[in-house]
Amino acid sequence: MHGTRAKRGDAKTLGHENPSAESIFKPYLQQRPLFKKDRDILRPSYIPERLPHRDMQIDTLASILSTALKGGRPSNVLIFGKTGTGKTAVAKYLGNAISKAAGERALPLGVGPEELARVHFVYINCEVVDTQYGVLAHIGNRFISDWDERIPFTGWPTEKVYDQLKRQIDELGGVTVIVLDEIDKLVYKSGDDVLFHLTQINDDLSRGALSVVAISNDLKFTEFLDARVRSRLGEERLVFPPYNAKQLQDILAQRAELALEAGMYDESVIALCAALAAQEHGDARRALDLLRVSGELAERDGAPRLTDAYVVKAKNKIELDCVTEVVRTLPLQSKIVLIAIYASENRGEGASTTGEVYDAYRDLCRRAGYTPLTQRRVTDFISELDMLGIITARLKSFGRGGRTREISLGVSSGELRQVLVEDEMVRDLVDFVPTQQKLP
DNA sequence: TGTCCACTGGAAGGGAGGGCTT
DNA sequence: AAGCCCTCCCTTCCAGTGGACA
Repeated sequence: MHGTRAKRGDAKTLGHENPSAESIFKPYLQQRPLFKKDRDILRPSYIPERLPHRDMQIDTLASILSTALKGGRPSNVLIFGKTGTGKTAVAKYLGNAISKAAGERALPLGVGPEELARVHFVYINCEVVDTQYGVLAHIGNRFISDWDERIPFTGWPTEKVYDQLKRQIDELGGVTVIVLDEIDKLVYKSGDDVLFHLTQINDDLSRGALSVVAISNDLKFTEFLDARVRSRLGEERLVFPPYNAKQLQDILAQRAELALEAGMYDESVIALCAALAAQEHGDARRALDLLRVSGELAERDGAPRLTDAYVVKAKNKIELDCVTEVVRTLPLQSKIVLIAIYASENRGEGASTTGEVYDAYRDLCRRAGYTPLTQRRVTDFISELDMLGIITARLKSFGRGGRTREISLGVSSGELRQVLVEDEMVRDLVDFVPTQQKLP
């Protein structure tokens, strides 16, 4: 591959002239492809025609939702399971299936008693849409094609959005199934008002009905729900256990067969991806990412086939990319807090306390001409950085010395520095050494 | 056993910005 | 234009906390 690329500047291209547009891509196009056309098959968001090792969960959920096809309201369902255990895939898979089944039955027959068998499916990821208003508006807008009639993303009183939603569900008739993925994020951020509304909406509907399928990877979030909401929402419960290495291997083998050219990858690659993902609580998402990224790395290298070595490279790349992306997208103030922690660590003083980090942060703000935020706000940034895994903040009591958090970097300071200097807003602060004495 | 320290983290509320209604 | 509602970001206030120390 590298040899081929070296030939780009041949006799036709004079000396240091850039190669022609065609010749830049030629070596890549001549390569024997590793991926078949649709490489998205290896993305966790792809829903295959068959979901291995989830038959029991599919059967259970299908039996609950099938009530909708008979014109009844299915029970609300609570689904629990760790990341990458197939919760979202199963919900979407059945959502597509039920919409299709309902469409096939209801459409040719038109209006009539069969109207009851209409099923409408809405999927919402509550990490993206995380406010009460947002969820209600999102559901309402799902059925409005005319842009002018859409519910604005802000501006209306929530009650009005709720009334509009009720009207729409009634006008549509049939059963509307709403999947609220990562529901715990919504509850922790905005409370359970929206669940209260959605689970009691059937009392106010005359023609339509609504069922909620709530998905969470946090078993404890129900403790934060009002007792009425908890009982209405948890009419049925379903748990998705983690996949073991063998099951992950089956999932990967199925996807590899669809996405990769036969004979272009070692069989051991599948086993290795599965084993690495199994170590992390059987996360299929992680396993698929590993396989896809190793394939992409091998392709970029022009390797004759995908081998275990690329899986190891992919593992490191994914870990690094994850940190890079998170740090890059941090808000400015959060980045300055992170630089304050980085600076303390670089001074070789080991872990620092909240007070020390705040002093360094204020110092950095003064230096850069930014107005520093209060310590209370900075405490929140520290918690967020800890949650993202960029730093480690352990609560520790020093007796009379008070109680505070001991803060240290959770990622390599070299890699962190690389990402931070990319941002011109904070570039000059990265190597700044804050004063060590306490500020007034 | 009570005191004290340096916070933590919840609650309440201000204000800016976006948008709708009258 | 004025009034209202919503979200987001932030400040202010303050009760609560764990453990060393007197």
